[in-house]
Amino acid sequence: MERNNDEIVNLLRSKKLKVTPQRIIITRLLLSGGHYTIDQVLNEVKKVDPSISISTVYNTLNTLVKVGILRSFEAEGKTWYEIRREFHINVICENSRHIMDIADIDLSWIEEELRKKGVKVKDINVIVHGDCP
Amino acid sequence: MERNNDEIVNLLRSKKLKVTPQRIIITRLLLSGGHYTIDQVLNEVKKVDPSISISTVYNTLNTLVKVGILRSFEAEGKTWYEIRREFHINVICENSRHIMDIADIDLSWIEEELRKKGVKVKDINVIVHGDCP
DNA sequence: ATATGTGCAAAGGGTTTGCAGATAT
DNA sequence: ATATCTGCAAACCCTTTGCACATAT
Repeated sequence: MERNNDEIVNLLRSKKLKVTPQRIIITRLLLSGGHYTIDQVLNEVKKVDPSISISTVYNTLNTLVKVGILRSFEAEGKTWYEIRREFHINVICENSRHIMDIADIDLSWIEEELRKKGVKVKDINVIVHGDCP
Repeated sequence: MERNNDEIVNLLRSKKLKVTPQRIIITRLLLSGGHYTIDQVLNEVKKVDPSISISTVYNTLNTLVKVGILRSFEAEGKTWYEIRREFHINVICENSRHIMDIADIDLSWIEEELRKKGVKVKDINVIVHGDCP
């Protein structure tokens, strides 16, 4: 799922963000899918550019959340980042210490039910702790 | 919803925990309902016993989670504690900065669906960010 | 030209740990 | 009697902040 630069550059520009090498590297990683903590992002992006600092990773991820490209949730004492897409379930597998996506269970009706109660939903996090096969 | 001591003492004893004044105070507070951060618990219990320490609050809440009386979830950079009961939705109201319980939306089928996929569910957290009426 | 981003070091906030003295059983 | 709990201080993350320099527009 390797993205070309143009796609990422256009995405960043569409959010009125300056396009820096660091942002391209970080954004490409997150767009490839999965869930990442800051440390995991830092480790990965340092393989491409060892001089990237942890502040920049924090800044960039928080910026990408703010403009709506990413979403974040808290678990295991840390913040996790992933691409923003339809609501889905994140299963934290306590045996393997991984996070598993469950995208084929529809959650949109939760938003609907909450709207009926007068809640204007901004984000839904379903975080399950369990043992995975 | 004031509980008498016997009820709390029996609950703690049933989990093989030593019954201390601090544990009684903290457990009574949590059993009265609602969601609490450590700081909120500390503030409340200090009204009853000003010498209670923050370590004891941490120790007690984590112990109560471990034995299954409480459950915890992470949001807003903190850990929140509440009584363990049926799965429900916690709405974080960004306007009022409160947490609202939605208990009348059934979530048990999420557990069922995940079981079909081979996931042994231990806990389900549904955390919604939104604006409340 | 200038507004914005980067990287460093320091500070901040929440949580855990180690340990001596106290307490419940 | 002894295993456990409490409270204090220190240590330990994770995350944010302040600021000088660098860079994208």
